[in-house]
Amino acid sequence: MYLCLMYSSELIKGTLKTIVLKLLSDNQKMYGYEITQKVKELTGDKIQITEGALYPSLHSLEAEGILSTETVNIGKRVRKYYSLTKKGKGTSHEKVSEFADFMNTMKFLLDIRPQV
Amino acid sequence: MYLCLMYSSELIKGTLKTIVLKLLSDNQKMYGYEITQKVKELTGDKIQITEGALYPSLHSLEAEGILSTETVNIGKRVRKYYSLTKKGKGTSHEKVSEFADFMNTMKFLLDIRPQV
DNA sequence: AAAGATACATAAGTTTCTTATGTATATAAG
DNA sequence: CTTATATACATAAGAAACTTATGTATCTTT
Repeated sequence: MYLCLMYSSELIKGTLKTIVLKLLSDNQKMYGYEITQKVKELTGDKIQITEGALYPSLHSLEAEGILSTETVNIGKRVRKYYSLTKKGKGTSHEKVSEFADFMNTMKFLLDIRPQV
Repeated sequence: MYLCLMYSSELIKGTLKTIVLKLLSDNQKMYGYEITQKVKELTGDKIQITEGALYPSLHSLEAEGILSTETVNIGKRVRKYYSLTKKGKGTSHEKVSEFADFMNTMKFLLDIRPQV
């Protein structure tokens, strides 16, 4: 069986928002750094979300009205919690369902072996 | 159960080369247009590879030594067949295996429901 | 005191795709 | 017969999403 340390970056492209929305639908509220660590932990380091990818993505989801934010002071440091809006909960389910459907299609496509 | 007509374009990003390499590992040789039609057919129009994406991708795979080409004249028209080189056969298996591994990881990641 | 972890942010550059355009032949429809 | 659609290639401009690099600042461990 095949095992790799980390996936090639093209593979992960397009899945970032789905992952973030799913985590937020399971955890009510999370902050950016927490999301990066959670994904690293849950995937055994196979998927590592970089901050340069995550923060702009969170900002755009907020601008779309999918996420709302709450800023909390931790000592002298600021922590920005994100949570799904009502609209965001719908978007989250749609994205996860779409990805599940996509995985079925890809599984079918990559399993076929006609001529050879 | 969720069903969609076509996947959002971000989702498909990064999977094009994997799909092409898998088709070529099952069919020995195919030409560009044939690949677009085959994918459309096999996925019930859910994945539609555009020629603007496919041809540059085929060219770069050829430049990397993963594909080799053979030009055939069909009447007055030209058809360019692509097939996997020896190196390409290895790459094809790797890409498909990597994607299968990635799907397992994503399935796990998107199924988790702890706190809620 | 320094190194590493926590925590945010942005900007330049790259890759990969979409959309548009171009060329040309073959076939089906009106 | 001529127009639309399908076949078959190709490239180029622009958009989107990421990587890599950089910046700021605090907290904790060594």
